Amino acid sequence: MGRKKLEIKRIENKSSRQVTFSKRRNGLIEKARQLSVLCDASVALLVVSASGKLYSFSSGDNLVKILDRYGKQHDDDLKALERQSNPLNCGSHHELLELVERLVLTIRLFLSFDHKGIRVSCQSMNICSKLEESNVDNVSVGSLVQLEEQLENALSVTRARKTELMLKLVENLKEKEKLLEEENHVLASQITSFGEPKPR
Amino acid sequence: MGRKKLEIKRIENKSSRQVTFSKRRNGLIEKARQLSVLCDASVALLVVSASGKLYSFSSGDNLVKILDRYGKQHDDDLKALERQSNPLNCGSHHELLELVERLVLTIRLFLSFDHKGIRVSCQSMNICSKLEESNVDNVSVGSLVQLEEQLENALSVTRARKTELMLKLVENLKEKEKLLEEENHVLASQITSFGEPKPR
DNA sequence: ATCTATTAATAAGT
DNA sequence: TACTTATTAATAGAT
Repeated sequence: MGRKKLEIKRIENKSSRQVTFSKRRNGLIEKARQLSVLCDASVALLVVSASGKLYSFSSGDNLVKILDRYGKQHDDDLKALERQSNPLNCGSHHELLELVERLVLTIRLFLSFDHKGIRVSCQSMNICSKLEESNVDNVSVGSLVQLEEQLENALSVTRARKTELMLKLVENLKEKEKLLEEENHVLASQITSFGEPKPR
Repeated sequence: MGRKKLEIKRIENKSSRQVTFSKRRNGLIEKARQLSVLCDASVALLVVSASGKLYSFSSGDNLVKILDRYGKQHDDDLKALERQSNPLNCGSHHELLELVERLVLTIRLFLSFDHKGIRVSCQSMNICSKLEESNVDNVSVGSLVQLEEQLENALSVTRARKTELMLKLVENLKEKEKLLEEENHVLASQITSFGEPKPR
């Protein structure tokens, strides 16, 4: 819809590409707005130019605050944290040593988790580059389908592993928390048996 | 651009609203595609109909990447806001207004995105059951491809959200642990200042 | 930015 | 939902 018909492929001339970008971006955002108004739809649009500038539109009508499972968990965790930071709960010297040991174990666990995280991405990348390197012309459709299946399998395995590791990590952290809480109770009763400590 | 000029306000007639939605939605997605190809831009578009169906387009096959870039822009804006709120170096009044506008858009987008996040999972399930129910022989390859793309988009959104939430949870738990550890150190020094406690 | 010839999108009808 | 067509809207290239 201009003086000439324009083929839909990357515009090589830089300045006309920029001009077209600016014009069509505005047009697109206006169209998005119209659709949301005319048809009562929610529309979110993000445009990032080649130079990295961001332009966006959002009909932003449905402003519903949602506490899903994780959100609620998050709130519970915050409350638990507040309870724990109460200075009345403390731990004994002996159990403090045990705590340190457990914390070291935890750090190791974190490290191994992170390490596995990295391994996971490496594996995906290997498969991806294998996909890119292969000369598509020389590869039968069958082997491409096979490759895709392998990729899919690898992805679901790694996704499942990632979720599994994260869930384990979370469970471990929660258990540790429970132990720490118990620790604190024991310590508190110990202190009580010596009377309330006063600063000198 | 039709037989009559159409005012941009909610179309009251239900069936013409649906027809218009379908036409304009397709048009919008096509325009988004063209912009991304012509101008080498990243474009992400989410449309949710009033009845809750999700349609989306994303260039460069990765909605999550675009959202990441959006997050970066958001960070930059926040930093700019901090700078701006320093009364010593105020930008121009005009610049400030633009920044405020962008921030409002950001907040709206996040809110609507969260809302859509939930809908998206419902939608994924809808698509899955649709896929299972449909007699494959009666479905064109094109619509299956479309279905697959929709599913992929929905999945990447929900996956990204899941990972994000889990990472937040883990971070939260780690922080809580750190605080507990500090608590224990404080307690240990308190006990030490009273000498080694002996069992009664 | 602004202008306009031209193409593209689409509202209403079928 | 799909096609047709009169009409409006978007925009390519020029200024």
